Amino acid sequence: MKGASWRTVHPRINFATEAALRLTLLGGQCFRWTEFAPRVYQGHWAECGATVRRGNDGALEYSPPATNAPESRIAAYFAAETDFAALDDRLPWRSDPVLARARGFARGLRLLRQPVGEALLCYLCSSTKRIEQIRQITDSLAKTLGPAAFVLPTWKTLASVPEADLRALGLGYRARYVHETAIRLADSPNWEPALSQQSYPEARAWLMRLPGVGPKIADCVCLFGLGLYESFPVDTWILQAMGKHYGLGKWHPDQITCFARVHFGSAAGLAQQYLFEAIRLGGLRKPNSASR
DNA sequence: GTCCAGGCAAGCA
DNA sequence: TGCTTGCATGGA
Repeated sequence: MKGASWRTVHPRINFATEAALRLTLLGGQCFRWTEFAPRVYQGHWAECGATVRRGNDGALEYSPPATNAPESRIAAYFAAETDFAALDDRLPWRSDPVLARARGFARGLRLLRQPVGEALLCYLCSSTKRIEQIRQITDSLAKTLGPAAFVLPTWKTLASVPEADLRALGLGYRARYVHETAIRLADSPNWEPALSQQSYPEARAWLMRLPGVGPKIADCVCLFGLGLYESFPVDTWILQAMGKHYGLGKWHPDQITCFARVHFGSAAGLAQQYLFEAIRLGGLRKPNSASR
């Protein structure tokens, strides 16, 4: 990207470190970004595509020639309206040494505001898959069935595609969930705006009535698609973290959800991302217990 | 060959 | 209600 011109996206979208931007885009809250060149990231959402990097002052910058989204759309996707420092301040890291360590590891990470339908589709494809494999599956959905390069197919399109064709794209048993959910959503074209008006419990319950959507996927859609920051998705990594570091080894996921709601409070989703990235990448190991 | 991955739903006691 | 199992596929 030598010689390319770069512009600041929005004064509030700032990353303290390169690692914070990398964790945000490649860490597993979304599956549609790649490191296109060293420290330059290319990603797609809705009909938008953007090439971004972290500027010298930490501000998020985009390359206009390599971006087909208006600045306002990029800003919205990076949740410019959300004050993550204030969210972080609400978390109990001052009295919780595990959270403090996770926060130190993932500090400065932001929660993206993904299109709700895309978050739902991507997480429907996610069960018992590695992050890289989810990226591959969503890529092939866009390439094969999308209306344009890098654009994911609409639910209407997905409803018209035979389940067997979805299986052929590598979705496996998830093909039935995508197919049946697509048929349900294609029937109610206004589900997205309606859902964004709902409270967290209402939205979560509505999502869980869709085929293949359980508590974990519903919570991911609430957190990453609807910006409902009290949502705390409990996946295998979080179960591991809570078992190893909070002494909740035999707890059921629903019980972990209740614990998180009380312990982490209204910004639980941000704590979840700190813990998720830290346990996954080894950031919760105590400094003197790491093998070196 | 074996194990496991950002789960969910159905079957069973 | 709570526990176990099957589900597809690819990578380590």
